[in-house]
Amino acid sequence: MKLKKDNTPALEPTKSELEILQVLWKNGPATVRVVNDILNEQKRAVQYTSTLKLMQIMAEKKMLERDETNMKHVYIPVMEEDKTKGFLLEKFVDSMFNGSASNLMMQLLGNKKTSKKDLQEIKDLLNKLDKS
Amino acid sequence: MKLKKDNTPALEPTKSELEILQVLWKNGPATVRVVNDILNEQKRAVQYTSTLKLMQIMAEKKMLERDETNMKHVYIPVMEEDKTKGFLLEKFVDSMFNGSASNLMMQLLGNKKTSKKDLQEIKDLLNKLDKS
DNA sequence: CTGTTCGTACGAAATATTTCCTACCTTTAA
DNA sequence: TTAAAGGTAGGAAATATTTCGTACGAACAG
Repeated sequence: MKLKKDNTPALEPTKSELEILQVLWKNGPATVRVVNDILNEQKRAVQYTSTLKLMQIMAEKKMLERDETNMKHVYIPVMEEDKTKGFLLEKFVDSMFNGSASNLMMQLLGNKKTSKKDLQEIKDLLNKLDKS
Repeated sequence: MKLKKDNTPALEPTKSELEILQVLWKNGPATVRVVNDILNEQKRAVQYTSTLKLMQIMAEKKMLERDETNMKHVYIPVMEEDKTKGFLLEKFVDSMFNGSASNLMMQLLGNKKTSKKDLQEIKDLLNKLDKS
């Protein structure tokens, strides 16, 4: 991914970059060591230097900010969770469901993995939206 | 992407492969020429042989089936639209929204691009589901 | 026939992404 | 004070994906 001309962070993380962002969004700013440990626990085997390299690249791209005060650099997510997820969701809906959220919903409804609890929560959300 | 040992089609199309699948799902079996023309109209500039190559690869991977009866080969999608979209949606929800459809919905609700019409359609869908 | 158009096959290059080796520095425990 | 553990930097290799040039055969118009 090329660097952008302006100073805004790129908004299209790759798969691996997204994994790292998720860790940082969930746990807050962290060192490479912490992120790498979590990835290995929760995702897949990966060498420390691989994670390091990726996070360095992400810092170059302005996806992450780096605090070099201490030897153990601390990486901070620059891309906002909501904004990024919203953007990626929009892209996903556009490419997969012709831009229609209700088409996506129909797919969810036909998906056994979507639990009744999920559906109830969704109804509640929509009702709440009505009242406000 | 490696070939799978069994005879089932791979279920994880790349970005470009997905574009081609979308065209075939929408328009039905088609020649490379037709697919390429549609891509160029609706998506982006791409050479004929690029599309050809990709569709050949997809046929190798069993994502597409090829009718070679005529010189102009006709490609037929093997991967089913609903199944594939459902699978990709599930993966997306897992990686982005912790597997929770209602989390995804909340993101949609906060997204200005999701129109009121969409939301109304979603409510209608859910109501219909209740009654049945 | 003959050239032009349109088709497939296939290799290779270009690009994007991911992974890890090696070098070298700092900290820490003995 | 020294060895081991744990950091960062950077280059290079490995993989995955995408793109296209070239070769060559079939169809078709003239």
